[in-house]
Amino acid sequence: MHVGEPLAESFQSEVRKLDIFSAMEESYFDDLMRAAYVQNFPPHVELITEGDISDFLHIVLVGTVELFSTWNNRETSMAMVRPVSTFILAATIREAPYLMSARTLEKSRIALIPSQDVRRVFGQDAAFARAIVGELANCYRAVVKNTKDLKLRSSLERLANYLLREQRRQAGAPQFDLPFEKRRLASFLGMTPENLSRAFKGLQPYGVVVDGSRMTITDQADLESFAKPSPLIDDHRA
Amino acid sequence: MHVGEPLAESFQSEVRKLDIFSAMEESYFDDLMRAAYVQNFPPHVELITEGDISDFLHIVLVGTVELFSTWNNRETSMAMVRPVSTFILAATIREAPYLMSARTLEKSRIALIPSQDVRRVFGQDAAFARAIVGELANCYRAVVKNTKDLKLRSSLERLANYLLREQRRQAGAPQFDLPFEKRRLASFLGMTPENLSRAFKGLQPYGVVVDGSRMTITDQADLESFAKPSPLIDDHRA
DNA sequence: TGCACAGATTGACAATTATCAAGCCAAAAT
DNA sequence: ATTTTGGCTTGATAATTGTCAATCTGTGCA
Repeated sequence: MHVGEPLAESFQSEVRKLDIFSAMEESYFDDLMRAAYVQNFPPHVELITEGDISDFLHIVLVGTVELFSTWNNRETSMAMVRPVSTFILAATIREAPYLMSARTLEKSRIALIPSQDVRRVFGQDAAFARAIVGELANCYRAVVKNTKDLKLRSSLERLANYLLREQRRQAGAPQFDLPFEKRRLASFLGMTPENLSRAFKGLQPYGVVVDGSRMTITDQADLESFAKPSPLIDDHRA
Repeated sequence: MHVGEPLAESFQSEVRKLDIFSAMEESYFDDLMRAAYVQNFPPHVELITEGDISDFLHIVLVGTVELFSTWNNRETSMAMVRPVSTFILAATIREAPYLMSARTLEKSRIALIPSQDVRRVFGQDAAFARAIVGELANCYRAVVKNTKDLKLRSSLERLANYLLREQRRQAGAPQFDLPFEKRRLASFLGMTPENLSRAFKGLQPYGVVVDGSRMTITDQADLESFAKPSPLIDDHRA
């Protein structure tokens, strides 16, 4: 096991703001933070491997982490995790093997809290327990939405709705940048990079202009009437 | 709101055995059971509609319930719920709108526990809270596995692995029956009924014999070597 | 400056999957 | 017993998506 440094004060306050930690007792929070370590990772480092047993709850402090899965020499991107949020909470709780692998996409700073401490404090602090339940329910709902997206929409529709979500996640302005490579976006959306290229072209008639990773929505209403976004699929808070 | 009958003793003991209720205090369990009602439903009744606000935790006592979702005049089957298990736990916990609709497939007996009671007892009984967390983590992991199945496998591979899972869920014998209509299976597996028909034919060379809903696996090893089942996708306990 | 490399794009083609229109079959209704 | 109904199957065809090979493009590095 690599040894990292203790979690600096500055990050602690960030972590404290997470839904999952915000309501818990000070003393238990300190407890967890004492057990936690922080490590810096270069890009393209595999942090966890699916099938391994969960030993740490991970928190992305800086950078981006990709969750992905493999089967039979195929690989698919399952989610992107951005600061500040946790990942693989479910495996931690269940003491079960990871279902997904994780790798850094850029230089990243990750906090690691030993799973056993999470489970112990879960039993001691009711507010923490409640927060974890809320978080898990949220994660569950996010994956269900993702499944609906995959099964109910064509690739063109998935891309259109992804663009609208990403636009909203950023400022909401008509111009924004894709937050990672197109090949990963393709994999996340369940298509090949070649098809993603064609899908971008297919959205031109609806007012989508692509220049590298720079997106411009020239006709918001037109794109929305094509994409037909639904809060029950695309609203990642509800 | 329809009024049902109180939860009979015989069903209470069944419900008590569910992971989610098995470890909780007697008194709190009784509490929940007093608030619960049971209703019988004919086949093809829509129990809940996506978008509605969650007001009851549902438990299937007898029969089969299909969870499905719709978007833009399309519909897809998300899961089948069989006795004895709960559904829409996450929406209940979050007081959030349902992401899926539910309908009975056959004559079914459903227990309904008011969501507010579930949330109240959740705050009072630590064992119940822990069980709910475990259950949610499980549900989350089930959906992640489903996503991997969808994104990493072709329709033929999905069908092959479904057959192996279903075989195992039943006795494990080389002969078994599909537990619901093929058209629903098709939708659940993310394909059209026509394609499912062809997929069954495509599995003949691997020792799958189909007669109506009766399946016979004549060459277990052959089918498995084609399907390449993985515990990280197909094992619905781990 | 220019080379090397990885990602992105394009075109030609193949595989997969969906759609449409019959027809088939078995269970339910009359 | 006959009719009706709904689900299943089949064939023909179309749409979508994937594969392969080649080219382009920008970035980083020698």
